[in-house]
Amino acid sequence: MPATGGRSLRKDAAQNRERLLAAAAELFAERGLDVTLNDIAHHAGVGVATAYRRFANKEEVIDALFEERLQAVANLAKEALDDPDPWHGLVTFLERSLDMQFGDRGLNQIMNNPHLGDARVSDARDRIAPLIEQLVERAKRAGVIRPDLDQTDLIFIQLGLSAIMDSSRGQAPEHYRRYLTIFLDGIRADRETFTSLPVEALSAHQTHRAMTRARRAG
Amino acid sequence: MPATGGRSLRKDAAQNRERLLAAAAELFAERGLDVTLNDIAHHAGVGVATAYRRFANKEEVIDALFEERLQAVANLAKEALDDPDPWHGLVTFLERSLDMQFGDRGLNQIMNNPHLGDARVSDARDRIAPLIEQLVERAKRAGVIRPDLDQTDLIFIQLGLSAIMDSSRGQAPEHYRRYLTIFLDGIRADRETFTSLPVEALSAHQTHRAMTRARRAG
DNA sequence: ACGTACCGGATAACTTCTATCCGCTTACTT
DNA sequence: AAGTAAGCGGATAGAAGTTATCCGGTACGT
Repeated sequence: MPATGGRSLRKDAAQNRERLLAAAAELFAERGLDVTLNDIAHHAGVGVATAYRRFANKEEVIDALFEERLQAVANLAKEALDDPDPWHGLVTFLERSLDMQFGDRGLNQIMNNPHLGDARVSDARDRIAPLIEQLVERAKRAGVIRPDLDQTDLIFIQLGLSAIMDSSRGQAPEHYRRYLTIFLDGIRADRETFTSLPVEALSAHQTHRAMTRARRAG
Repeated sequence: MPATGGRSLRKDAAQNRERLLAAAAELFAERGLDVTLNDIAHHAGVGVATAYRRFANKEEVIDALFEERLQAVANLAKEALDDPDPWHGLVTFLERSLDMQFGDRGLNQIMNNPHLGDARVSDARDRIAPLIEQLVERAKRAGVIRPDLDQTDLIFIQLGLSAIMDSSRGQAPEHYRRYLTIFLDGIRADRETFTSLPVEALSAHQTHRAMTRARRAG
């Protein structure tokens, strides 16, 4: 039985738990979520059994680590909504949330693949979507972005930028910003003619399905 | 020893070879390149040993299948260069090459990950890059795209769109076209103000390195 | 009709990841 | 200071997936 909630741990045990979480954070950020609990244990300098004694499986570690991270993303969205300038708010949110994802390969993966992580993480993720919706709607009403943009589009754009980010991370960390900028120029309303979007946006439900089955076979 | 070149096969053997290639094409297109040679054999309705008798390993199958596919992409680029309108040429190339990639998950992967496939496939891929460079340069000289766009940018854009494509394939095949359109609006020159791109483009060499190590850990 | 080129698919040999067992050590209590 | 429960390490069993070969049998081709 893992020490999920319950009673307090012995001093050394508590310290090892912290070490494990720190090691997991590092490894997830560097290598992504598909590291092993055994990897984490070694990186933490503790035995494998210790890892399994504290966490039933990798999901539990992910859960412990990423709930707050996702909450941080949600807070970014909230702050962006407080920005009096709808365009600036939207841009700032995208820049900051992608910045967070850039530094953390694991966060990147968990943002883009809803069947990773546990219920609490999943809930945190679901709290973000409506905020993004509001950001987009507000910008549309203010007439600063193209009217045919849908809220679901942002999610796919993030996915695409994540892929780019992941590929160029080793070469030039900030490189993905070029494409964020190009994309933003593509949705800004200050031009004479838009090319009309050739297909309909996906519904929220379809989007969810798309993101769920994404990356199933890489 | 695999029957790479050499002498002619017996009738049934030759037929099985064709069956294997057809099965591989189907599976690669549907499921991507990480199917097993055993999978391919079963899908072709032949024994596993037959597959290994005809092809030393999966690479050889990929090689046999994708060289011509990549040549087809190269031909698209050539046709696009023949288009008298530089903008229309560029757009048409992107639309068509992404269309090809859409129908074929394996092609998608091989376009975006240069360490897949063998020398000949790699050569074919290297033939495409200069053509894209020409397309971009020509459009820039004609003043139809933003001047700060680099040829290497196209490759990353394709990568991003591929990721999007892959996620929404099951829900709405043509959905990625939204983002292609938005991106194209982002690089079109017919507007008053561009947001200047915040970072430099990658060199050809850096780009190659980025694409080579892409997808190493999912 | 005969030899040999070819076939099927069970299975050995790996690799990778998950999770547990068990003998030994350390922290806490009285 | 000693007893005891909590904790530790890491070898290793077990599950899953992939690669590649062996060998008894089949059927092509002359």
